Amino acid sequence: MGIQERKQRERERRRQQIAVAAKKIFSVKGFNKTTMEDIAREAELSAGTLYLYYKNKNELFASLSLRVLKFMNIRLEKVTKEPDQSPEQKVMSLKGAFYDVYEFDPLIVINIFHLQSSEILKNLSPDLLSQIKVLSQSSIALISSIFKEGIAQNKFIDRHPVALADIIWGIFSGIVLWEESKRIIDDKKEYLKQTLDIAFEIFAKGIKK
Amino acid sequence: MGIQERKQRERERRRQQIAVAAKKIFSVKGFNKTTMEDIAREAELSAGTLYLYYKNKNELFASLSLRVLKFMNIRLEKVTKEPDQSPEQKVMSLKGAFYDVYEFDPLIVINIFHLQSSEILKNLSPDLLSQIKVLSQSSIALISSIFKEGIAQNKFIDRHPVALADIIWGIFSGIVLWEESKRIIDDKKEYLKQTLDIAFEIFAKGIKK
Amino acid sequence: MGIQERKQRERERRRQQIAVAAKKIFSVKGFNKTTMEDIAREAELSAGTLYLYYKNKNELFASLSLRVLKFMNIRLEKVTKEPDQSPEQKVMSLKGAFYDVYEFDPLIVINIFHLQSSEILKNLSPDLLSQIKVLSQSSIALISSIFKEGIAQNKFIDRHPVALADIIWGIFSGIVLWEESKRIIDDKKEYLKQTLDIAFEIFAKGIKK
Amino acid sequence: MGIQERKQRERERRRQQIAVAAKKIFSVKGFNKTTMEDIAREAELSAGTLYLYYKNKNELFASLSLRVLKFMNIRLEKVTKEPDQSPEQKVMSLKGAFYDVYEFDPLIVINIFHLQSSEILKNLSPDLLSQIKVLSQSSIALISSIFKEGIAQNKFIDRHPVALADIIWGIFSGIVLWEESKRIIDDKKEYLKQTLDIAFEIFAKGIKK
DNA sequence: GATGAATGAGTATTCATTCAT
DNA sequence: TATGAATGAATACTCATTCAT
Repeated sequence: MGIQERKQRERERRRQQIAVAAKKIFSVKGFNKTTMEDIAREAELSAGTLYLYYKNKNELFASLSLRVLKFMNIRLEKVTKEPDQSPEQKVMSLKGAFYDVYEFDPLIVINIFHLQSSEILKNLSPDLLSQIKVLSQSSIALISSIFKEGIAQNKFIDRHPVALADIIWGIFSGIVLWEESKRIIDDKKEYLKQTLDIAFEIFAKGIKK
Repeated sequence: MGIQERKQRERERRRQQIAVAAKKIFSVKGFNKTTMEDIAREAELSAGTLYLYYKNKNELFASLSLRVLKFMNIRLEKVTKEPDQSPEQKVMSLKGAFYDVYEFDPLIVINIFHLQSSEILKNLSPDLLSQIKVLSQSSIALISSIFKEGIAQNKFIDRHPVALADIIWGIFSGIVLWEESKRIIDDKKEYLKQTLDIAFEIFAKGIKK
Repeated sequence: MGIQERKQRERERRRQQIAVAAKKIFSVKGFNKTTMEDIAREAELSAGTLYLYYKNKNELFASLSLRVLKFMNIRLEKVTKEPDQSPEQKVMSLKGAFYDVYEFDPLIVINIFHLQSSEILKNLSPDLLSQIKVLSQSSIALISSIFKEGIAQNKFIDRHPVALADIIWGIFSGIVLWEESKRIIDDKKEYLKQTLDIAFEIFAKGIKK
Repeated sequence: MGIQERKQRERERRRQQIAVAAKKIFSVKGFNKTTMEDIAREAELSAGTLYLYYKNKNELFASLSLRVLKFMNIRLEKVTKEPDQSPEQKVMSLKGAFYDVYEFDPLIVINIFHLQSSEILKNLSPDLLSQIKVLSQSSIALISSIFKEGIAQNKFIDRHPVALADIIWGIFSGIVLWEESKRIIDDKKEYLKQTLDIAFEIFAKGIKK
């Protein structure tokens, strides 16, 4: 391992260290109420150091989203590329994929959905925005490929596969947010998984021809 | 009409005036980038005056949500109380109700869903939080009554009616947010209505026994 | 006096109060080392209040320069418009005008000359920059009119009047700065007036035909 | 050449390398907007290394002034020590010397004059300040020696030779700054040389007895 | 009731400088 | 000698909120 490589590795470790701290604080306080100082304290670094690894607060936050989106892509790829699986089976596997993404980082997923279409998105560097765009589109493309297949096999109703992918994405994010919302308002315990189960069951039945 | 009552009416008029201005600005700038000064200017009042009618910025914002939630309740009540309508027909009428709510105030709806489970919610006065809770629960109750009816008539699959209501609510909010999100990332034109149409179609089919 | 007018007057008083404080601090610390907090403390106001009266630090500083430039203009106008004065006499009166400007606000004059062609100038609002431009040009125009007259009367050597104005302006600012500089380096007592006297004497003699 | 000496020489080379880079960046960005990182990058060194050769940013900047002042001294020495030249001729040669200094490093000359009597000067190490003092006084002494000679030969008006030196120095720096200033405000093309020519002509004539 | 002047707490970001390697 | 990662102090500017008039 060359010295270059070791430095690169060290740098990556620091980025991780910061990302972990940021995730923790953002999750608890939300984007606006989190200060760079908060994150620095959690990471046991100085605030200035954060800027050696991330251009600014926005990009730090966005990079967390990227991690989740990347994970989601990998997970979706696995589902869609599964051989010997019917489209119906793949749709049910989607549920597992979404679960996994949620459990990979529940609070960040919530934050992503919250902020995805908001002020933060508008202030990202073009490069980062482009990455998010690519990953989102890739996810949607992967999902829609399942529906395409099902429609081709005359198993699913003939609707635009991308629209179907948008719907399943919307169902997932909408239910996650809504359950979180109820948690705050009612202080109820969560029924997320059960609700998602039923939602997928209905969806699966509903798209059958 | 007593002098008390007249005063009360006058006061309500002012609150409306402020609410209208706030809605306009929040919609364009989002919560965090909107200043009280912005709203005051739009309402042709001074910033200080806003505080005579609303406790603070949070509550002003939340009161807008209340308006939408109230409207939603009225609209849902109309759907559920409709006589001579089968549960299946009522579910399709729900689509119309959600459309109406969205069109009643699209940007505020987006903002509500964004912020519903976020920082703002955590800082409301107990009273306001309670009102939101009541309205939300009432909406969910109205929706779930349709499913209850359908299940009782053996027309819908036998799942918890509240879960079904949560799902339909999640589908609506999730798709609205996701389409808004795509609009920012891809700068694509909107397919909201078409997507919602398909989603309801699938849902309606999926819950049938 | 209407209420409008009184408010306007009150506002002007505040601006003055801030300007006085700012002048004091800028003079001692220079532009970069002066903080808005410093000025606020001196003015017995909060830092935020400063921003109600001046857009930012740059504009606050620049407004001080404007005061001096305005005073200079008035003073130069008086010299040039003097009837029954030969061009030679007017040149010697110029000396008095420059003295007065210097004494009107010595430290700000120094700061102006320091910063006139520097970073600050590049960050002013177009409006303010334009005002400075107009005042500078007006001063130069006034001065050059004296030389024009003298040349027309065949009393001064035939050189471009604006160049002559630039020279006299350069002599004044250069000597002021240089004396200030020597004061810091050598901690010598000042010979500014004597030096300027001699400079004007030489200049006056040098431009005679 | 001993090893000591070689090391010394190597060290001097590095200082030069840094000085060249610093000059380039300071000239373009000015003192305050130039970062040590900027200079390090230009010098193809790390920021930390700069501190092995210069105590801090101030001293690095000041050392550039020293270079110019040293050059000026050499140039002035040449003028004053010129045999077979009358004082009048030497005064005109001064013009050439000032031109050369300006062309040796125009932007640094501007910066020097800007900052000469400012914040930076106040924060120099006593040693550096003393060097600047010595060089400045030496320059003034050289210039004034010309006037002394002229006065002794009864060719120049009998004024304090140091005052005359201050004046010629002030004329030079004042016109350089003022022309730079006009360039920024008016975006006019420069007339520096022509203006200086006329100024020297007037001065030369004005000091004649 | 209405105003709007004043406040002051809050914070992202920069950068000269240090120091372990 | 050279590095560059880390620091931490420093600061302009914003804005929700208050309160004397």
